[in-house]
Amino acid sequence: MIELYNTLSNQKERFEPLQENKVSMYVCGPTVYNYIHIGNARSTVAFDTIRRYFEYRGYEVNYVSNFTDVDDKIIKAAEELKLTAPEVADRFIEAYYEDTEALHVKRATHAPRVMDNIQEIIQFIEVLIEKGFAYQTDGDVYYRTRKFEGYGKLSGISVDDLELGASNRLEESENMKKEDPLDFALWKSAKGEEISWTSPWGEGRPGWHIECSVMATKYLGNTIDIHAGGQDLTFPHHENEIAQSEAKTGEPFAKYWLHNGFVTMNEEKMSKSLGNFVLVHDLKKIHDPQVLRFFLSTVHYRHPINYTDETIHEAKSNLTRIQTAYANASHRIEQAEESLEDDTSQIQKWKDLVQQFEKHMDDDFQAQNGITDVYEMIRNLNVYLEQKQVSKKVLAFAMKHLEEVLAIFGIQLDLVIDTELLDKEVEELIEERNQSRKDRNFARADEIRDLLQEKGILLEDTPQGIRWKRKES
RNA sequence: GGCGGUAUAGCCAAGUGGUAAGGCAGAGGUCUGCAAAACCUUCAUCACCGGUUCAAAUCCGGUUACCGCCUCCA
Repeated sequence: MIELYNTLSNQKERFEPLQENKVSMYVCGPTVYNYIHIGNARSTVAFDTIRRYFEYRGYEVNYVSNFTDVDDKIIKAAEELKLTAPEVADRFIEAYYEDTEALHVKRATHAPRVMDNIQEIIQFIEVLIEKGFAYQTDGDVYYRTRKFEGYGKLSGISVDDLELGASNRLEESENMKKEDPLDFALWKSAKGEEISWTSPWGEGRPGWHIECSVMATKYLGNTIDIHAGGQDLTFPHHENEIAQSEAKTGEPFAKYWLHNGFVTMNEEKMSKSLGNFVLVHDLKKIHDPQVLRFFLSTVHYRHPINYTDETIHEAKSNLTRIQTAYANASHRIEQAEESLEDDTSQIQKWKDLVQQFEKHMDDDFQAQNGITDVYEMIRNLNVYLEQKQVSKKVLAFAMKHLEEVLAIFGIQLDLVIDTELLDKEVEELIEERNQSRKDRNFARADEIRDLLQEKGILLEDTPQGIRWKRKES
């Protein structure tokens, strides 16, 4: 049984899908006007992990994540880059996939773009106008916020509080001819040469909030299981999505709302507007993307995570520890006995550890506890490997479960096994070094080790033989 | 001002009534020709004040500090 924290109720709830063994999930995707930063990556990674865990648990996940490719910032970027808006979008969607694939994020089942859904958006807005939830003035269409009774139920903000906060925006809104400062744009009339589409209200383009309502309901139906995104989207974006969708369909929009915490840098929120962001595009040149992914898994998805040299270094050390244990096991399994007497108790130990892991992950995806369970698995494995005799059966069982569990966090363990590394020349050198060591000619042995290191191969002598790995660049 | 979140060792982070998991870093040790890896040992009384209780990091009251949202933002 999986429990998850629902922003809508502000408490942990038991997960009960609309359809048995199926999960429909909508995650707000990026506005594609730049490379993604580590904060964007966190959101993507957090919900990818949750998706993978559902799949690990046997659910079939219909995962939809959009690209916002119509937006002021894209238009602005297009001017600066001397490209058209669609060209900017194409470019950064491609970059998005490059970055997220480096982080082993699975592609969404559907990744719709706003530009491909303009007609659906127009139809959606027409229904809202018919129902009295929207009105047009001078080619703009606004949502009548006060008309929707449940407004504020997600963020816990009351309309009256909003009014106070909005008072300083009153002047601006009067110019925009809104009925009420709280109303938000569904359709914006075209100004000048920016990209636009023909609508019943004249040339224009959709507002930001409407697209997610349209694409979520289009691909997943009127009610979806899980809607997710960053904490900063709770208000107004998700609040507005609820208002739009529920006004149109008369049905609940999403059963569970999940929001991830921020990545901070020097304890401060990292964002494009603050300019203190670190791009994945640049970061992956410095750090192994697997380390970045692992780092993002070390803190609960709802809590803030602080990016510092030290925390990255910790993630790296820990991941290396896991990878080394796995590599040692895989190296050792070839010469292992088929089975041994204590196999049953060893395997039982692994079953217990896996069960404990699942218990932690079932509890609102507490990855930080799940990873602690992984450390226990690793120590267990290392202790087992100290034995003179090991069993193929136990090692295979252990490796299989390690692979499965780490895959949930987007960590692919078999990447560390690099058999291609050994060509004939290298093998001969290793053989010569072995002989030198036997002859106690350590000078030559060390010389060969240095030589191989220059070729990018690290040799390590273990009681069970030699282990090699690629030297880090 | 309104809403929400956090405060546990140098760092990351568990733990919701019974005398503080785990990891990184540090110290000592075992193994080893050396190196690496691994294993073992070691390292905190839980922001502050007051209360409840046989017993509190955990419950109640208060204080302080930090962060986020309320405007585009993962």
